[in-house]
Amino acid sequence: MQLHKRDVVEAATSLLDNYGIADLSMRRLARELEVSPGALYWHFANKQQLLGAVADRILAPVGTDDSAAGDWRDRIVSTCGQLREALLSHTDGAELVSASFAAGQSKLMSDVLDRLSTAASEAGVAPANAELAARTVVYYLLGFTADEQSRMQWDAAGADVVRTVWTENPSARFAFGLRLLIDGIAAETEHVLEKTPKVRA
Amino acid sequence: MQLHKRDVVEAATSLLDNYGIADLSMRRLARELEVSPGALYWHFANKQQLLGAVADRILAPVGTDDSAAGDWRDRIVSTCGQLREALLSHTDGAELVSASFAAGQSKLMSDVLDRLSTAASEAGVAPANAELAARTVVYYLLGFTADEQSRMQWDAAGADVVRTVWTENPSARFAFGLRLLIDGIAAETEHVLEKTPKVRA
DNA sequence: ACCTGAACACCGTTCAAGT
DNA sequence: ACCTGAACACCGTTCAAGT
Repeated sequence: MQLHKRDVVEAATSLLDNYGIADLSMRRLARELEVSPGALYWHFANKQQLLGAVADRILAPVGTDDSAAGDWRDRIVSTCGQLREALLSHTDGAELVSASFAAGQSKLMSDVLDRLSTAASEAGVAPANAELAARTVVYYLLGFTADEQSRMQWDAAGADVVRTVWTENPSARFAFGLRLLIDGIAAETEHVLEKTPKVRA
Repeated sequence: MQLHKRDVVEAATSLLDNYGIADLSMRRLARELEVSPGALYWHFANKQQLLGAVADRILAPVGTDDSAAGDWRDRIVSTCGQLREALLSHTDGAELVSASFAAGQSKLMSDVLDRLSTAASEAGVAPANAELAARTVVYYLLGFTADEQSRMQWDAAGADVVRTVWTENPSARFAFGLRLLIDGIAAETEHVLEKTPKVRA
């Protein structure tokens, strides 16, 4: 039978889940699908593009529910929560999406960026800075989650030394950093509204 | 003559500067040094460790001058400025340091983290959260700079479409995101001091 | 249109054996 | 102690040729 793009992406995702990003190679994927390596290049221009498709598969659940409701703070929190959850649902998910985002290969990651930008605008951030505020949130989220996930995997593999103050309560820790950014965005708003620097404690 | 660790790191750095991270392979490095690939494994356990040494070479200029002076805001700004400058001074510097940091192979990156943590503590962030605040800054810095640098390189390679609002005035854009984080840290302080949420605009 | 076979030009790492 | 030679087990990508 014919090989379809979506079969390839599905096989790639299960390779990722079962063996991790290091073992997600074009050759191994071809072997799994019982085709020759060259066959994949009929459907995808290169590996980056294929990984981008896997990234978008991982990100599919993001932004499907309530993330359009509430004020700008609620929307940032819920979008980020969904995004983090999606990344944590696949082995090396954060690393893969991070790489695809950096390479400009993930359409859905751009969508997330747009929604965060809108939220930042609504918070009162100047239009020229809204996307940057959104990116700041995304850089944090990807860095934090990739870190968290690699520690989890080390941990599951039985390495000690890793289980410090660091590995416990990752959701609360994640929320703390996100709060920092949200407070920063709110402060930026005040600059604009009050035309004066925020009062120091 | 004998091969020394520091010769290897130096050759690796010049390979990086001239050809980029994709061409920084153990085999190519060995060829450049006119030794067999196996020789490198006498001096370094693996490629990751060697890249960590290159990362620390890149980071050597960070924190050598005035970055211990001033209040906590000044110290964060100057440490981050020096760090970003060091990364931009080498082809793919941000990507390489980012990878080494994630792999826990850069001693100097840990030092930077410590200094940012101290600054955050001084700002009034609770001890348990100070390192996290520092990490948030580092995740932002690495994400932003890697992005900036890859655009610069695309741009220098003659790609258009890249030169949008995005590529202009990167230092001002960097400062904006950093300000967001600093304001967020300051707001966190207020929570602690006033024991009440920050007033909304 | 879609895929195979085979090649090209590489990788990181190990290790017996040499000096 | 330090390095070579050679091997092991892989990579991503291309492309003439087949169906």
